[in-house]
Amino acid sequence: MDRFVSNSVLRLDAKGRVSIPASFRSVLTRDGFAGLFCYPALDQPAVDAGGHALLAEIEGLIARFPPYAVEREEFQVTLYGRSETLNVDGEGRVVLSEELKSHAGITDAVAFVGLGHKFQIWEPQRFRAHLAQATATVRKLTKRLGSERPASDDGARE
Amino acid sequence: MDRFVSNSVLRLDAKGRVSIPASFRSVLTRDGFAGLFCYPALDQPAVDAGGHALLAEIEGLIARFPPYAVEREEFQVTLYGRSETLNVDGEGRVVLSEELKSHAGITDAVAFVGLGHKFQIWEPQRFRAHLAQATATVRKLTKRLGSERPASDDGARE
DNA sequence: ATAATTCCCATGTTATCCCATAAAAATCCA
DNA sequence: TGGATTTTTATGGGATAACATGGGAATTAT
Repeated sequence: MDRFVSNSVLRLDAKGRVSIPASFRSVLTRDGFAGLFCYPALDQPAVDAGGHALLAEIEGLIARFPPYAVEREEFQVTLYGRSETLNVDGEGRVVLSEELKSHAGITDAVAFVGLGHKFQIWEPQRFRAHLAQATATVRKLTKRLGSERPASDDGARE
Repeated sequence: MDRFVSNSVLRLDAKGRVSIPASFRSVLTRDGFAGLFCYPALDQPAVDAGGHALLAEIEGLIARFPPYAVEREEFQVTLYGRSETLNVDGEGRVVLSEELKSHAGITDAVAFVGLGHKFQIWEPQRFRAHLAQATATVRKLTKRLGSERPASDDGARE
């Protein structure tokens, strides 16, 4: 598997270390990125994290604006300027900076959440609320999509 | 055969393991996916499961939305964030996570239900109810279709 | 020097590997 | 054809490895 999927809650130890879930670790290894690239999520109290695939996405985002465009600089500052590459210890653990922890409201435990090409790190309770909300929205949207195209997916209406 | 068809009920052992039906296993092997990709079904108390074909379906759903759109993120959390790739042991068994089991109400046995490109995992009794109800709906629909067009296939499964 | 960080090893728990067995299905063969 | 033999399946259980986590010692920064 070359994608980040599923979610799990892990605890920080007394030194502030937390294990990256083994399945995420293996994706990162395959991705070939040394360390963990991360930054505060733009519109959520969470940390965005990943490897080369995430970097590529950001590059693409920035490349949409011509060089020296004001927006381009703003994206660069916001994304590159606030990002950091955490190093991973021999046991697959990282320590989040104060910056990242306070942005996400993290204290003693975190939820790792796979999003395909990247993953997010949340304060567990906030994540549960976020997930419930997102799931509700998706249910509504798929129902609507389902009624538009009868033949395609078998999302099993009843 | 490269599709998941028919259904069968199997029991979980003391360690929570359950064999994937042999016919499904051979489809998965042909599909080439290592492990079993699955997630809680959006609008049913069941688990959706499969391999690359199912992943492709999810990708398609997400690709409908432009990058960085709010809806896209919501789909990613709901689908990637809640899905997991279970690994299959040498005997063709998987263990469902607590998350998946509680979503489907599974305790000590499951019904595997082929749906073509994917299959579902149900609590056996719930599945029987669901099947009865779905069959009734299909009968009505085929009757209506039958009166429109002379050549119909028979809707009499079960 | 002192605090913080990183490296290295220890440990409990959980999952997974490997082999065994019983039932069912497929195959063989007189 | 029909009964015996082999093969495939489902399931059980003990041994083993992986994982998350904790803590001391070494290293680096302040």
